[in-house]
Amino acid sequence: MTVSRALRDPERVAPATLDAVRRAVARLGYLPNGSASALASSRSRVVAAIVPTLMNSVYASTVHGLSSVLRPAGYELMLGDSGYDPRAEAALVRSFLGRRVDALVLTGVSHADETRELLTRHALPVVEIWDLTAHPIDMLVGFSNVAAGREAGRFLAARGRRRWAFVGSAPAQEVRSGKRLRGLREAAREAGVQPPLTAFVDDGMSAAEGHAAVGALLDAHPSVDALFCANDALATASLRAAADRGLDVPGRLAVLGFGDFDVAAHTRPALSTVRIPGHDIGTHAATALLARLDGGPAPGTRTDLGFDIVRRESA
Amino acid sequence: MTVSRALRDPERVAPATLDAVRRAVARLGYLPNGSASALASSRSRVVAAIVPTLMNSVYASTVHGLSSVLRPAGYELMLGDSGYDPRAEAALVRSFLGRRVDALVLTGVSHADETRELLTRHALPVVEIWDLTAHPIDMLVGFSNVAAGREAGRFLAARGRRRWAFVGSAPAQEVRSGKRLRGLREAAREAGVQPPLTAFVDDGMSAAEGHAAVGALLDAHPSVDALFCANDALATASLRAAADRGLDVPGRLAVLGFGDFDVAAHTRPALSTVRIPGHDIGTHAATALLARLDGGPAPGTRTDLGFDIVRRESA
DNA sequence: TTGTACGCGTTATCAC
DNA sequence: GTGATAACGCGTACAA
Repeated sequence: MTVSRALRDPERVAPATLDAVRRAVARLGYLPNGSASALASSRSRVVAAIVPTLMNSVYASTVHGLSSVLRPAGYELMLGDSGYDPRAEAALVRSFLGRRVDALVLTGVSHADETRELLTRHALPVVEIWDLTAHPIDMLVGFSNVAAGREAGRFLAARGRRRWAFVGSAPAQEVRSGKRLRGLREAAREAGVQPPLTAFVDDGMSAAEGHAAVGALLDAHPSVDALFCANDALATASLRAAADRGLDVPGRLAVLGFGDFDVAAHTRPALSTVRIPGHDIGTHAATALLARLDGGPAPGTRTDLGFDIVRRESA
Repeated sequence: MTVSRALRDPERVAPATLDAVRRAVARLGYLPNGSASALASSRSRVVAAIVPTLMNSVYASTVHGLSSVLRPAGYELMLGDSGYDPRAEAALVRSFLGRRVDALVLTGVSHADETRELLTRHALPVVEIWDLTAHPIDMLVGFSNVAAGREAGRFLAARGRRRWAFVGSAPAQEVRSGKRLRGLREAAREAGVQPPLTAFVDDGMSAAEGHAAVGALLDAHPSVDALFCANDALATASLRAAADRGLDVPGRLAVLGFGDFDVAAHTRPALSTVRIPGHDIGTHAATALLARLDGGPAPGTRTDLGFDIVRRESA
């Protein structure tokens, strides 16, 4: 018991005892058993996060943001990827709850019924990220995907573009990307231009697929003068597809990306893109979680971190 | 006890009992407590992985590879990033050991003394990844960074390039990148060309820094006719820096990247690059771990997964 | 096939 | 300031 105290709360132990404990710890290489601690205290000091994919860098900065504030606070990160599948997400939630994580970070606001049931039963702090909704499960840190799509459309309209196309996953496959398409459609109506054409890809992050899909689109619809891509990998591939056809960007075709990937500033032409504060989403979400875990006043935080349109050369 | 059996080994329980248990489980929303299970069995069914950074996609596919074989086997992934700092890595190892993870994945083969001590005391399966060494801690799945650099150099030499430069982190900062530089130097000697120039960046993944550093290099040394970049983000930035100066790639300047990022095939010109089997490294490492965890014959696996030079347009 | 007793290594609680 | 005792919720070993 004294050892336990000495390690967790050195102040409450006599200096001499503390010293003796520390010496013994060093000599034995003693490391407190986290499982036992978790069992006894019912606090695991583990936070789990579920992102749609680990395959690429989209959510990497968010994960980094999470870990950069959780770890210094003594929490470890458990990570899972749902592959954009709500049922896979539910399975992960179940597993994480079984491991008694202290809190959960969920990407997006649409979840399987099972997920909601589980979370209702095992009440624990939850943050949903990367989107907005009027009825979050608990806390929320994100931005409006619909607004992002709408602003993208307004941006294109303001530059005189009249024939738009959207490049990305089908809405059924990727909810947030679908919301951006919805916003784009609204903007088209608002601007009095035709509804945007669509070039859907199976794997929303595959530059190769994007390259092919955009090529087909450009060939079939030569009148297209603006592309809004669901991410910068697709946008980079679009740049290439345009170049292959001798289409000047932005002269003949505007290309607007999404995500502001690291390379966006260095493509040729440099990508205009929608920048999402991915890292900040992570740090804010983690901070909200910590406040709650430290027994704070439990505010149902709902934070809109917004987005920016970064104008470079491609649009 | 019967419940415990019913859940873990349904075969060993009478059908009727099993059914009753399942009904009760469903009704109560019962989820076995992982901490208690871990404490009683001294198996946490958690594997921890430490990568240098979560900020970008370099290690993303490896992490995905790990999780794609670990999770179906009932293991969860705990993730940490060392920021390329051996002392931070040691701190993570300590934390993970305290949480009694069943196995550990470490990136690279050079570690702080403390890390080695910890791992010696708390013997557990360990896989080192993304490099090779004659004396791994335990198991190893990677490729030779020196050989990668050497082959990159031979590739440039074979294309008649005589004045090479390396773009990346300083060797002291990033060991594996330093090994590739070493390989490049060997190839230069072999080819009878001058030792490569170097443009070091502080943040090895920052395209912005790369853009500036390469610009300065090209201005100061107009004779440079080949660039070997430590990663494709830097290479993309180099492409742009060359374009800014009206230097034809590959005519006047060859650019060879590293990593084969998703966008590499779609830059203009398309990037020639060294492809690392990042995903495979993850799946192989996880498979080796599982074999060991399932009480296998504990072979000190040492796997060289190699690399390829993908020739596109830039070199 | 099922159940009993005990221990895993901590922490909460309450004496001292 | 320190220690004794009793959980925490499982799994192991063995008995019924």
